Amino acid sequence: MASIVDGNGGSRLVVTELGHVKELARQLEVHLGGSSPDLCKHLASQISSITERSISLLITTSTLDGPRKRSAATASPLSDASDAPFVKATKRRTTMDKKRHEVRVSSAGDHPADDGHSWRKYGQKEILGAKHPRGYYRCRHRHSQGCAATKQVQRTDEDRTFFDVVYLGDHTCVQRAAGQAAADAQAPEYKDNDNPGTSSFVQSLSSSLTVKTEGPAVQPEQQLQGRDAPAPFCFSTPATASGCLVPERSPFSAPSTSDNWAVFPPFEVAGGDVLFGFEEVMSAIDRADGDGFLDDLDIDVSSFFV
DNA sequence: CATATTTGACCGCT
DNA sequence: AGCGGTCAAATATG
Repeated sequence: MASIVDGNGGSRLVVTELGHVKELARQLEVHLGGSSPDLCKHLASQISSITERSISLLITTSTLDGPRKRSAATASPLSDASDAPFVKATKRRTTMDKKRHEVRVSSAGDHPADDGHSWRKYGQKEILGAKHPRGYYRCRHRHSQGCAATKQVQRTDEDRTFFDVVYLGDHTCVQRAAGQAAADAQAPEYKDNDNPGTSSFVQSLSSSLTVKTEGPAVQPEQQLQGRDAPAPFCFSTPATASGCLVPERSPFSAPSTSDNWAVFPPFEVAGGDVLFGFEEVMSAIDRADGDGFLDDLDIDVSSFFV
């Protein structure tokens, strides 16, 4: 019953677009150290334009439909089984006023890769009708800083290599987690707690991205064990994010099926302070849920990529 | 020994 | 009443 579900259509579209952005970023990363600065430039500008388009989308959808749009027409129950976009949903705040977003991530190991925050497991439960138990985690700074953020991790039924991760609530902690320290070194002035403020949206994007690649790129296990590891974050490509958009026709969508992954070290673009932090992105998108997304989110697109 | 995880009990919501 | 979420004692790990 508690159907997990959709935020508004605009958010979904944007999520999909962000997937493209991510993929482009992946490519950019691959070429970054390489020999073709022009290609990098090209990629960066594509990223920029998709981003811009996403924002237009948000503008459009948020003015056209109200908060209430169901995406029934676009998302068939069947289609989301294996081809789901990496983000399943943002949900309108429930009675409990915790923000919630659900993410599908992958890992070769037993848990999803580090998402940049430090969590402590406090429970595990068998869930009715699910093949795998759900693990409950809370922010490690709960006591020291009263941070109420929580997450739930559950292996998907269909594919053992995927996990559904549900983030509940915002981090109010000032965290000095791994990837952070690195980021701090380069951008000492921003503070990272995820102040839902929004123009800091971009700047606070700090955790690095890790996307699994077919090859023997990383041993997730290794990343997991060190909490001083650079906080890679792993999630699937929206390869066949059917439903909202038609990724196939995008020149940017990589030749990917959900098998196509790549690894991101902390990702930095020319300006020096642009990084993708998935959680922050989602958090911002979550704000799109319902009304006044734009009031809330004033991103200067040009600041994304210098 | 300190800290993290496991696991059954407990509790509140539907 | 049943389920999902949390607590906390027991246990594991370094």
